[in-house]
Amino acid sequence: MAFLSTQPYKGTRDFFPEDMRFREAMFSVMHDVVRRYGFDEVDAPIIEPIDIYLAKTSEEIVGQQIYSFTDRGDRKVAIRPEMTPTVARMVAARFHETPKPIRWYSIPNVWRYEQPGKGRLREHWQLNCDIFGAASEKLADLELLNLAVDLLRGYGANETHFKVYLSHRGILNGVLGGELKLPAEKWPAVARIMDKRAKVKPEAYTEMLANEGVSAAQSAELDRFLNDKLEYLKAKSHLEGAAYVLEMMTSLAELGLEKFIEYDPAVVRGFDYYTGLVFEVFDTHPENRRSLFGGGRYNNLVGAFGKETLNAVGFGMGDVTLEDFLRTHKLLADVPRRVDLYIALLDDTLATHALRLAASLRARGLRVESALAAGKLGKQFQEAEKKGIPRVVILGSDEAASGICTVKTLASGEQKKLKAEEI
RNA sequence: GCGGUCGUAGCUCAGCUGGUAGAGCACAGGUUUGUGGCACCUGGUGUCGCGGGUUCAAUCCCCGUCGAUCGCCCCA
Repeated sequence: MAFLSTQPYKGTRDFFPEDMRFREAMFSVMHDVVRRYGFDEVDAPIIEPIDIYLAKTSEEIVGQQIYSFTDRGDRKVAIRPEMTPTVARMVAARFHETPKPIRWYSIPNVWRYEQPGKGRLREHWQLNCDIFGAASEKLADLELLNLAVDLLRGYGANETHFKVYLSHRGILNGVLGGELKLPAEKWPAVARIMDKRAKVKPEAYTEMLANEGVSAAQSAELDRFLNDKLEYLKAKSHLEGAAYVLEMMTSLAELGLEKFIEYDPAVVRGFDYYTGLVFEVFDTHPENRRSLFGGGRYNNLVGAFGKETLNAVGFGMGDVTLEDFLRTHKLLADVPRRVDLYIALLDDTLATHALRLAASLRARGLRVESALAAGKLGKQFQEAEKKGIPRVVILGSDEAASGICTVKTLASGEQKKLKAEEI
């Protein structure tokens, strides 16, 4: 009979103790920083009716990347590919009783059926931060951007490690539809080509545009849009979002965030539900120049649940790309195991005595691992050493009789005679 | 989804154009019974990813498949 494989399912990870310690260290920074902004944590089931993704999540995710099935009650359900629709559902459910603005965060695992690669797996954990129902959308956007920056700063990152690029959904649409007068069905293809502009040769770029039926004049206008950046917006103040971006940049400068955040006309974001601000955070490291995370404003999602509408802005940050970022820049190292004491057992007759001692030490908050079999002292020192435990309590008949323990610090070899309550 | 590379002991790997496999580390026990890290001795190891094919004979060659990884597509 063939044995079962010990490998986890394709595109997923097992979290062994050292992995969990690293993950918990990563998450604990998230909890700390986000709570400093007054956010409350929420969670929800991993399965949702598939309907909540059909309307607003992007076509590709729903069509090809969603894990879905029909349950025994003939309901079409999906494993969540993202958290935002779920949070919107929860907000809609408590719409009236929750004071606005609502600041909620969560760290759910989300699933997408895609080809695993660097920075992308089928299951990952994603910090989601959202602000709902702010009277001033601009202030909410500012606060959320500030939070995004502070999160990475919480790991010790600075402006040399990452950059935030922002734009507004209306601007690109206005340029493609209004200025270039391109039919809407061409927009996605053109946006995709724009995204490649920095990666391919100029000739290849113009050729790709020409293939989509973009004329030389249109292409030149697109170049002005992409090159002139803020100057272009000043000249085209009638564009939806142009004034917004200009004001945002001024406010961000006043907050001292200008070295972290820039306007980038090419920021698109795939989700269909974005209605205003869109932004993306990039790693600046030449070997890891990828998008770390992103988000934006989605004002119509809560309304999809039939209650009143509520404006919203949020982002999602995945643990896989974050870990790559932190390791690339050496911002977070492996976390060592932490147990304070090892209680060596020399004689089986002292076993309950040792367990009692362990219990009293634990009651005082110490982390204690007790030997579960009597053995030679040397072996037990080795065992403590391998387990990364710094001190060993030696408990033999002498100590049991006198009530005084010998405590050895392994690194120095130093030994002390201590009463139990002095350990 | 498409292409490149890879898959040998628990881990890192070696295996010279095919003759049924090795090293280091790790692990367990011991070097005589209350003091470790060094050293020495001993010991398990492997369906050579999986399934076919060619051959007298396959870890090695061919095909398929699963997985990892890199690039592309897609996407964030």
